[in-house]
Amino acid sequence: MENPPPNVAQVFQALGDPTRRTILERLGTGPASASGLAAPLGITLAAVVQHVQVLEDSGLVSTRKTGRVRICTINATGLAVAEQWLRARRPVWEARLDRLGDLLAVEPLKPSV
Amino acid sequence: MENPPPNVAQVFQALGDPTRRTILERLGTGPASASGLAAPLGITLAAVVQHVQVLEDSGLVSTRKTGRVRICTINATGLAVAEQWLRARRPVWEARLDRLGDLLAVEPLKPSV
DNA sequence: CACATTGTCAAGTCTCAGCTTCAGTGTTTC
DNA sequence: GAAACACTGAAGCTGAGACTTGACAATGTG
Repeated sequence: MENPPPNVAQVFQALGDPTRRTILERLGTGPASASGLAAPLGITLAAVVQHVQVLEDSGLVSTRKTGRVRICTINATGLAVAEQWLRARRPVWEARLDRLGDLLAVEPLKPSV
Repeated sequence: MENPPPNVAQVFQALGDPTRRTILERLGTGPASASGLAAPLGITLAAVVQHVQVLEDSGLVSTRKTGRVRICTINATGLAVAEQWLRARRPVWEARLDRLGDLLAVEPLKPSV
């Protein structure tokens, strides 16, 4: 069972889907089986399993199989990857915005059209 | 000029695309025109403008048009939305993970089915 | 003014993600 | 052992999204 480190693309793409975010919210309250996740979602078990696969690949969920049931739990790895990416860029962005304010103050805006 | 607050779905979806992340990295070093962004990307100007539109809708970029040039700058709003979503969930996830360890040691898990 | 630059708009193509269906496979229960 | 259960895997459908093309508009520059 390999556990390759998730990349940012995977994590953000995984988080972009509303169904997957719903699954994550649900798992935030505790572990659940695949069929347990499927019930309130109104989609097929197969679809849920596909979502869970994406979430697992992006380090947002981990699963293990006990008997015939696949149990899904939250995994903070993907969350950490996303947070790190954002946190690394925030200072630069904010600095950039401060300087933008200066530029706008100096140079007069020309109303378009 | 409407400025509706970006939702999480938009932001994460926008960040999921590698080209858009490249654009953001570029804009982190300073404002740029649409064609200026297109040059190193190897895609059409039209494609870049479409990406910029997505980024603007998700509050990650703002643009203004001066003359015939559309100037794009970074916007921290979308970043803040994403960070807030992640930060709000981190404690729950980490608590969940801690308790998972305990549960595994003591009693069998009861996943909802 | 002629011309190039920069961007906008509206198709149209193409790939892929999300979903379903269905036919298995392994596991529990009676 | 039979039947219900929980999932797996593959195939196929469909719509969204990334990209192109080409025709147009607006703005600079010789």
